[in-house]
Amino acid sequence: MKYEKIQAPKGVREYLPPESTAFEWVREQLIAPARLAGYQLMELPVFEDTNLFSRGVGESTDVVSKEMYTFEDRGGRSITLRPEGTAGVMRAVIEQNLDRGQLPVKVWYSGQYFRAERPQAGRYRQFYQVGIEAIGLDDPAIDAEVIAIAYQGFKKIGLKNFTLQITSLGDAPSRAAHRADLMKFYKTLNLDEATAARAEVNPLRLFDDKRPEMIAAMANAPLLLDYLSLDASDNFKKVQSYLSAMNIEYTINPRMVRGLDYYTGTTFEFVHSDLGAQSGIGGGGRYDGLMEILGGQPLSGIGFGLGVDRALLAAIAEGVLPSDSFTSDLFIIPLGESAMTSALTIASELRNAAITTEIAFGDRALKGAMKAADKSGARYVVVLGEAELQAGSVELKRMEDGAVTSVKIEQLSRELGSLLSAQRN
RNA sequence: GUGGGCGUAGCUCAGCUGGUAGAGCACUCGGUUGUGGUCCGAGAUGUCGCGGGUUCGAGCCCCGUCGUUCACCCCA
Repeated sequence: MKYEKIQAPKGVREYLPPESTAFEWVREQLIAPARLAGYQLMELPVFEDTNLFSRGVGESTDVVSKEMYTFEDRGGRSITLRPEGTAGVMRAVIEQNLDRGQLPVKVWYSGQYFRAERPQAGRYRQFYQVGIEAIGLDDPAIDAEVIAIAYQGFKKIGLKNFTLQITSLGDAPSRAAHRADLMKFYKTLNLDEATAARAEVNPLRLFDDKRPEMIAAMANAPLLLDYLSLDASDNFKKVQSYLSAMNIEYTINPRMVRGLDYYTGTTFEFVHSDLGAQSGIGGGGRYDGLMEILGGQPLSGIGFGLGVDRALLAAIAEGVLPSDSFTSDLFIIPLGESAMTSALTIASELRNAAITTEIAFGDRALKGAMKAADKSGARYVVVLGEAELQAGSVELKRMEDGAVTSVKIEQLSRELGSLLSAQRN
């Protein structure tokens, strides 16, 4: 009887060796600037009460209306796999009263998110994001810092072919005035049914249409930036001047549209040029009403989410991944039973000294073991047999050029330590 | 959700107008005693994604299905 193979669910992206090394590296680069800015880790559940997203992210969004993984748990509760990160953070902040302490609350997070979309290049049903949130203060300087942290993450990877686009969605009065005019405007256009329906829910979406005729039709549409109140406009100018002071290049894109309903004020997006249709590698913005909608105090916040999968694709496209992939420092080849015992002991000691050590397992012939050592990329190799155990010393072979030095077994850690540190400098 | 491309050994692929499968790389072993990379030799591996149909006969044709990929849509 042969069992059928089981496949991974549609559209999930897995990272296996050796690619996983690159994935991990990219994720670390994206997080590093947040850590350096004093943001602290928040580990949250991947599933939440469905209401969190329908209320927080917005019923009218595509994310909520047709892309959520929603199911009933055994207690009859409606549960949803998180499609984004901000709502969960806000829920936890409110629930655990983090907003009762000093503000802003500054947190970062990293994990997988789920959207039931048709998979495509750079678009998966389970994808990885890192993000930060700064909650509780409405200060344009925070907006600028948050943007800068995202920017630095991409720079740290070594990416060049991306642009930062910013805009302001203003405050509530700004948006209301603009929306009214935009509604009037689009009614003068001859829209097909689906497009008109979308416009009815959120007319801003019309700016995101890629069809050339729509882009042309929208050329004279009223822009939200022209409707900003004095406060909002002043705020946006400050954000810009802070960004300039930090030498962060940006372009103002008054037609930028974000897919989540909670955004207000400063909004931004990072777009990479080498990725095909799914070119957004990160984005975020301020959200004035979110916390209150979720039952908390009326505090404002700002944050971003960066796509780790897409950042990795961008890094590959630009060829900026570091080439020195994982290689171990030492490969021990034990010959025989007692040698294996010693090998395990020695390896433990070396690892305690932070020397990456592998062992040739499986009782294979010496030649085969040497090949395995070679393929592992190990810098040094040691053969451990009866003779070596008797003598208490081994021949340390440098794989690069085959040079051999005799080293006492108890000196191995010290000797390797100095050889390796010399090599790294 | 809509549309196009693709699905043959672990990987990249070939397979002519239908006659029951091949290459390169990788892998394992060997080229006499305990030392890798090159070279030489030998070897293992496929329900040709899955299910139906047409046919004397299908990897090649048809239908369905699953997966994948690209685009729309949407977004990270």
